[in-house]
Amino acid sequence: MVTSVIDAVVEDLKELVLSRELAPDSPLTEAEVAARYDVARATAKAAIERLVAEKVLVRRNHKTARVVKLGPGDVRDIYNTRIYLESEVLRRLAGLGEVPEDARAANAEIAALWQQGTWNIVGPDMRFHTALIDSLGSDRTSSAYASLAFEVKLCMSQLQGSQRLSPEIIVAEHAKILDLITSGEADASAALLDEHLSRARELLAGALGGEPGPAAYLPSSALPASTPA
Amino acid sequence: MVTSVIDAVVEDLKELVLSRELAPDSPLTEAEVAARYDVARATAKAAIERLVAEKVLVRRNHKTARVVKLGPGDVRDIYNTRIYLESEVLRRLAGLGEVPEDARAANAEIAALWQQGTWNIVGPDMRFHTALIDSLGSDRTSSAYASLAFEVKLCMSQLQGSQRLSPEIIVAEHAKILDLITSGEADASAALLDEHLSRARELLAGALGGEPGPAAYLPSSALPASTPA
DNA sequence: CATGTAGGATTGTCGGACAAGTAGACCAAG
DNA sequence: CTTGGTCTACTTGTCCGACAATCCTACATG
Repeated sequence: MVTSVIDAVVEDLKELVLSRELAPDSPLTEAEVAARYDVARATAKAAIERLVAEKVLVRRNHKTARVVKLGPGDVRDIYNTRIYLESEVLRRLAGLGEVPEDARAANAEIAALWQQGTWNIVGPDMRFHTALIDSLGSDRTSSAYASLAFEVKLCMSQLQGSQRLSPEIIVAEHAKILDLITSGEADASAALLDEHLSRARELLAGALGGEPGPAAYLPSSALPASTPA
Repeated sequence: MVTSVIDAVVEDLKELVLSRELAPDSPLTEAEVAARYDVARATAKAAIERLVAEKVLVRRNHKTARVVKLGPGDVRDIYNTRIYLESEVLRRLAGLGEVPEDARAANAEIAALWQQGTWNIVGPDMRFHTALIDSLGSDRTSSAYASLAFEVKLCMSQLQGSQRLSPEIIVAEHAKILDLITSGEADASAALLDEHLSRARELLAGALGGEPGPAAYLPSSALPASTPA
């Protein structure tokens, strides 16, 4: 993969955002990026525009780009979208009764890390879910999920200090989901996934300042404004 | 919405692609775009890059961009992804028992056009489906669907002459889907949608040179290569 | 205190320039 | 005549410098 200069800058800036060296909501001017990497402003501009397209940065007309800052509403939206996509994929996989080897491997990896006492299992956890999606073999479904995946990582990175779910529970639920798929129980697997992700969603959203709330599956805007006058 | 020069160029090029004034697979150089709209090459470059990101054009390193040409495989992938997303959304809507007014309106519009003898109902048809998605109120779900929507329009545009489904049938199925949602029958509505879109998928894929095939819900690559050694 | 305005900072777009890479034409050898 | 390698034209990737349009802030003014 021969990466152009712009690609390299984009990749590095993504890293900086994920590692929080660039704090959420901090400004990032074109000149700044150009200076940091010693590239032309046009190049920096292109990099910033790509990051805006990928929702790593946000920017309005003529305004300086800022590192995206996810609020409780964003987290809920991201996780709900995950739920919609993954639920249906699980149903389809259950119809086939097959489960990708990669998913099992990723879950085993989580278990191994847990036994070592590690709590940071973001990588293997995402691999588990991504493996399920990818096993359908639909490029567009995978890429839709991929764009969500980065935002999920962002969520995680933006609340390092907070409490997390125990890997123990996660591993068990993942295993149960795989079982339900292989035994063809579409509805049950989708329901369990929903529960699995909803719990994570509320934990994350709560940690970002939102009310725990009664497990709202739909954001309030879901109901067509029912208070006209 | 104050559109920048780049935005304007992007929009116009999209139109040209949809209207087939730019044929599928035809090359489009930066200099060409710059000359056509009398803008700097850097501007043309940015426009092309955005169209590549939106999958309107395709390009490899150092190669001239070309208008995307969708094959049967692409069409199936696009429609399968639609099915995955919309199925789950329908289930959720059925859980609420509510149907957006916009969807009813769009379907009525199709019916009206049909009574006028018109066969081109692409616009209202897409509105129907988009209204359902949007009624969930999830920005990310909507935007995932939106990026698919353009490709769907592209499919349609790339096979003008071919036969189409009768609007009469489409209206009836849409209506039935709405009924199933309001009566809370999640599985039934999802199943009908699946049938609805699968039929369109095979019609389109077939018209683009693919075998009709036994309604393959998954591309062959779905099954993890099971012939190791 | 409200309001308007001048200034600086930043982005949007332009024009030209050059190196690097690709693809196809052309020529040479078997 | 086919095969193979080289060369050239075209296109893209990146840079530099420049200017107008726009936005934000701070300050001056009534």
